[in-house]
Amino acid sequence: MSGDAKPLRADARRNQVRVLEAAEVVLARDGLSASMRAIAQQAGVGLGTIYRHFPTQEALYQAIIIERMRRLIAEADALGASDDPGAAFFLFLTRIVDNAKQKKALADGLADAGVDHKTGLSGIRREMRDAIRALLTRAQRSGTVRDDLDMPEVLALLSAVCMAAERNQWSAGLQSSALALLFDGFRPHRER
Amino acid sequence: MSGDAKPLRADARRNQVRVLEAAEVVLARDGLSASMRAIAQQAGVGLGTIYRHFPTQEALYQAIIIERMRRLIAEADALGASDDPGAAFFLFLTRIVDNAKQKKALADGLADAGVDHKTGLSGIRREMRDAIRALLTRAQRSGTVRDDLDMPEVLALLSAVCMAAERNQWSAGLQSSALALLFDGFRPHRER
DNA sequence: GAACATACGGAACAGGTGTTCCGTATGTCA
DNA sequence: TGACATACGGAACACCTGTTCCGTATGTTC
Repeated sequence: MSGDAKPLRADARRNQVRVLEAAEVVLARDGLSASMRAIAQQAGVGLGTIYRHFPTQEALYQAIIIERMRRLIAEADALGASDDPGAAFFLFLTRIVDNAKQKKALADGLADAGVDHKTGLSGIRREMRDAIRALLTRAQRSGTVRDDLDMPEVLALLSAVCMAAERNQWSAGLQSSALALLFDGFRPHRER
Repeated sequence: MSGDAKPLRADARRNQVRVLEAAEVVLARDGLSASMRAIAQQAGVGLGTIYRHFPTQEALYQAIIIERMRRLIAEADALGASDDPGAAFFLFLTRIVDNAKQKKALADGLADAGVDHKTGLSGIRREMRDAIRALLTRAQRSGTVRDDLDMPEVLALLSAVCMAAERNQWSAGLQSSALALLFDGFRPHRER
């Protein structure tokens, strides 16, 4: 898949991780409006160094978002073996919101913005959707989640909550009560 | 309240409404990232003319958001006389989301961003909250909405849905099914 | 240790933004 | 109609952004 042509020079390798770590920090602080200069300063590195490793700002941000989503998908896979599929589904959604609130700039990875699939995030986005769908299906089979709940609604509401939690910096209490409310709508009706 | 010092010149009065109308159009197209130049062009007016009527971009945008919220609050007041308080409550929330999706830049008016009340929107925001609370209380008294539903959660989820519907341009179908799902969580449990 | 490809830093560039300023035009009123 | 305050238009300013470029420094290799 990834053919490494030549091994990187030692300082280059070190600076690459410095840039990534700095970008994590600055992105968590400033969100998607973070500037390349802020990242360079945080990394203790020149602007040119960033561009040596990442061709564009978008490429750098995507690298970080993809890494975050990878980690989340790994969590989802682990939760797939849970003996409480309903709790696993709801816990995973909560984990995503946690991530969005603390790390920022995650909500954009969830819902595709229109028709353009040229963003480079479409691959990991599909993986994330598959991971959520697997947990959803299992939860539905267990009877904890209503059968007529579909992926588009889940993704739409999930990205909605992520965006709001990030922008408005929901407190832990507000987040838990808001999510509890939302999840109540996901459960089967008791009667009628 | 508003002491008009001198009557505006005819062209000034005409240009003021031109600017406001143009800003409506451009804001609906570009969202909060709309530029003053785009508005000036849409209005067929110079940049200086905008600044003659509105001291700052923020002031212009706030004027528009306040006007929109006023209209929405009027709708809420009308719905307060409905003989179906539950439907009235849910309808009003839907109207807000409609507005946010089509006109953009409304979600910011709902939840206050942290501690700063210096935005100039705090007054109308309080009015909006009061209007929503009135509908909520009536809906709860009628038994259509669960009693433990509180304003912070309503506002948090409402602004979440507004932001997502605006940014991701939810289709009419997606919006209605997502809201239906959300509102199901607002209703009392049938049993248990 | 010398030679050389590789990588670094940061000034410079191109393009965008909100805002100010002032010479000119225009509505108003005697 | 003339005089004058008011308002207009848009160039200019200050600042910010992502990105490019190149002289200099540094790791690597023989």
